[in-house]
Amino acid sequence: MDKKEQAICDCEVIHEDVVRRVRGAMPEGKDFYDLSNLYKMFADQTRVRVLWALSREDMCVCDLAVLLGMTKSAISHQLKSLRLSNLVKYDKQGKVVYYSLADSHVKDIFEKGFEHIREK
Amino acid sequence: MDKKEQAICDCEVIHEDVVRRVRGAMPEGKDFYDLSNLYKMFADQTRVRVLWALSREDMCVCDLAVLLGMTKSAISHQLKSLRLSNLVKYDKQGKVVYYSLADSHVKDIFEKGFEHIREK
DNA sequence: ATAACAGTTGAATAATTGAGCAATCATCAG
DNA sequence: CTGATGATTGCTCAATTATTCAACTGTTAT
Repeated sequence: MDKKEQAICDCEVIHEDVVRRVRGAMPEGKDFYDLSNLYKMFADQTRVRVLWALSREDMCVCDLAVLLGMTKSAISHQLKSLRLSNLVKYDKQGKVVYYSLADSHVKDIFEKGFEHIREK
Repeated sequence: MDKKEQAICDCEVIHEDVVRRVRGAMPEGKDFYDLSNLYKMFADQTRVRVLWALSREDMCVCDLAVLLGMTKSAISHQLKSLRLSNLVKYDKQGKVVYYSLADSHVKDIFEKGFEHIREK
């Protein structure tokens, strides 16, 4: 353990070997950035409801707004975030925009989440 | 589709049947609340790094602080959130508190997350 | 008892974020 | 073209949140 690390934190390194091993296996910063951004999309009740609804059926913005009892504006804002995260895709047909899940991982992630909350 | 729902949102219902089916299958509010709270724990770079580190080895607060280049205080605050969400458990041995993952689901959730971000 | 250290906590601050309003865009019907 | 409707966007407000600082607890060693 070098001096630099001790300077960063206000404590002595207790288990240098552990820190070294874990650091050696640590993914690069970008992975954690992407990962936390992915989970941010699931970290809001509105978005998680939208994603869940779309995991059942494709829906338009208006359907989602009625289903969740919110304004189209609020739903549209969240759909934009979900689009930018590549979690949903859309299909414009005339005036109506149909949204659907972009990725099969979304259902997997739901599954693991529900497993966790149901167990406790 | 009854009048109440149209009052809530500023739009006509376009696909009553879709809304009715999805609503019929929708989990109760508490599930979405719990689910989004679970994912909130993964939705921050510091917490996701902590969880990832603990998925490799049990570590004390000081080790984590050095590993992540942050103060013990910041780490401790985040560990408290993770404790309250039942994602980590701790084991105090003298002055040192060792943290470890409380739940095997955490690793599963990581796995799905990494699958997603690596594919795009 | 005192000092040193690991960790926790509460308050304060700064930054982020979600929702609604109002304005706007896009498409379709008359 | 004009009006109506679905959707998007920019803005503001309120609420939440991550970090830091300082004070504090608890444990160990002298």
